[in-house]
Amino acid sequence: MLNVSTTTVSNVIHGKTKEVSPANVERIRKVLDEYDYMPNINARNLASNRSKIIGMVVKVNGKENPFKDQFFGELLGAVEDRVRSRGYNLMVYALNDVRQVQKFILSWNMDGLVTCGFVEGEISYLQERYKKPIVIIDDYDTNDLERCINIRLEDKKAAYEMTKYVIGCGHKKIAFLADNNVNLDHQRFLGYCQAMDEAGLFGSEENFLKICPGNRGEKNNLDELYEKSFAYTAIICSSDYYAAMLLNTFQDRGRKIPDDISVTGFDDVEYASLVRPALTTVRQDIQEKGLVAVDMLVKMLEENPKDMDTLVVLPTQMVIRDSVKRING
Amino acid sequence: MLNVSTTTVSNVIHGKTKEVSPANVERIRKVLDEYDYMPNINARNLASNRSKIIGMVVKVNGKENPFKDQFFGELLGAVEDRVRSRGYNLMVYALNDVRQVQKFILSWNMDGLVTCGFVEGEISYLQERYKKPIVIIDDYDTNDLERCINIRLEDKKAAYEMTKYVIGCGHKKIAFLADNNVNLDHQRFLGYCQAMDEAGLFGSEENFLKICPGNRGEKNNLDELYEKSFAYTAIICSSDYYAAMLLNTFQDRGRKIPDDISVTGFDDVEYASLVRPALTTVRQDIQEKGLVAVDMLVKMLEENPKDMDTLVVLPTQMVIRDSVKRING
DNA sequence: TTGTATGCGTTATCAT
DNA sequence: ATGATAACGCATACAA
Repeated sequence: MLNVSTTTVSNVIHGKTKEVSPANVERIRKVLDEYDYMPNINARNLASNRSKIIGMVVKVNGKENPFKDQFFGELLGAVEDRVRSRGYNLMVYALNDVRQVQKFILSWNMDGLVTCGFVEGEISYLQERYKKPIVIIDDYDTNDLERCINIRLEDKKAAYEMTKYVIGCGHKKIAFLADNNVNLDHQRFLGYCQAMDEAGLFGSEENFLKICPGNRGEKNNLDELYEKSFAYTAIICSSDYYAAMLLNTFQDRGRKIPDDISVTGFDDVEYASLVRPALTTVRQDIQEKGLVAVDMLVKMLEENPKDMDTLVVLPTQMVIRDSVKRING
Repeated sequence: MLNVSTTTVSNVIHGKTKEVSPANVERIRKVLDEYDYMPNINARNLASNRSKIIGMVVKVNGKENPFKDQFFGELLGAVEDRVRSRGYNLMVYALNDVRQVQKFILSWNMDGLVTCGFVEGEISYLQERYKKPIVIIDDYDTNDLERCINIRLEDKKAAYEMTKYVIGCGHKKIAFLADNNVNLDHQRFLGYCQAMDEAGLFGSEENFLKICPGNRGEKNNLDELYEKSFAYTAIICSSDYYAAMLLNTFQDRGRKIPDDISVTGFDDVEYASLVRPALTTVRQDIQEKGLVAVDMLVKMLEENPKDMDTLVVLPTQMVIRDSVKRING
């Protein structure tokens, strides 16, 4: 082009200016600027055998859109932000079958992965073929897997504290509500049980209320839950979303909250403070979760430290608003 | 490997089996399966000069996380779904400056782009350098740009109908609320004005209430809006989010909704029916918006039809719930 | 300090 | 029906 070799140009592009004469650095930089040169990333990746792609793959059940949930939306936004500022690019997949995503990950030669919602068997399946770091968010069944980083919450402790708070408000007949009893919901249930047991109350499966939110025409079981609720003065919910559903269901059918029955949430997403009564709930820092996920991933990727911590447990925080009533018995 | 040329193998991979002897097709397929062959997409892209990447870039103001908003979350989910089922891959960027994203788009040689929140100047800037199709969601200032597809809503008509409905409920002193008065918010304001004018009321800027939601410690102006609200019996809001804020602000300060003042929303996101009173609002099909965006993009990409429609206006629908009171004057 | 040469994995053109 | 072979744009080991 202007009588220099590709090597020299390449060195300038990569800032290895010590290896190039100042005069040439100037000349080359100028032309680069003038022609607004853009490297072809595909070619670069091919030559250097990396990709600068980080994949974010979230499990989706059925045909749901996971990003409608503020939790996933906020998480994704945080991950995108940090991935970009660390010099990587974010590819997003929402799937219900890991096997489908495996071929993308391998074909694109992605540098790392952030997964959310997948469990042990699925992660190990990925790992068999994919030999790069994986961050697993909110799973309790994967432990000490090679090249894997777990990011969790103080789920059990948080549910324990919330239950204890509710007991402290004078409640004795307390139920726990979730849509299943595995993984992080199970941890929360355990926390609930512990607080109940310590108070000499009943922390058994008997008081586990299973909610079927009823997506896509599927029938929900809110009527049934409404009937069952008469046996309790408080319900600990495993998410703000379900707490809000209870709020409306109960109030529309005539039970006042918190006067007739108290309800607590989990997550402290935005609408937790927008519904009425505003939810007493457990706050988690979703933004932080996303940022830490990427930071850990990049650290393992670029520094590959031996004996790096592969488990992060983020703190939670009680947020007391108006959905729990202080009673006398 | 097994005594066939790359060409033959390539043909088998791409299903061009007519050009290969059945015997070889079998042999090659078997080995491909056995070794679980994955093509290197970077190499493929380099050779074929495309990328199978569709970029989604959303404008972000300040340091906000746009995907916390259910609107963007749901849109992203829909786009991801359709992009993948059409055989493409989705890269996501949330930025406040188009120039930053331009280099990614060009470097990756992306096949197409879905943009959201950007306006005329920014799009044209992109277009100068990027010679592939761009879908522009929710912008009113870009018209008939080369290789561009606009996707909008019946914003004006929807606001017109909502205002007309509120007037029909007996309201006369009606305000319009948004955080700015440009682009799609302006269209909605125009619809409001038209309905007001037709009813012989005042549809002027005087009744435009500007809300400052107060992100990141910034002070909001809810107190001021509360004071101003006494001049009205109804407020048409440009989003459910703001309507929900008013709901709480007003009720916490003592004005009952809808008894003391009526409020309407826009979008019908999920929490529009979770707040109390449930919002009377305008429904838009966000899912559909995302799907159509990708469909149009892929159509232009793969078929490149002459005289293709480059404007899609999606319908809206009134959703009447409990936040508007029927009054007598 | 600079240049040459080779390879990355795939597609595509052209012979055979 | 099959096989050489030349791109694609960049990085890098090595030579000069």
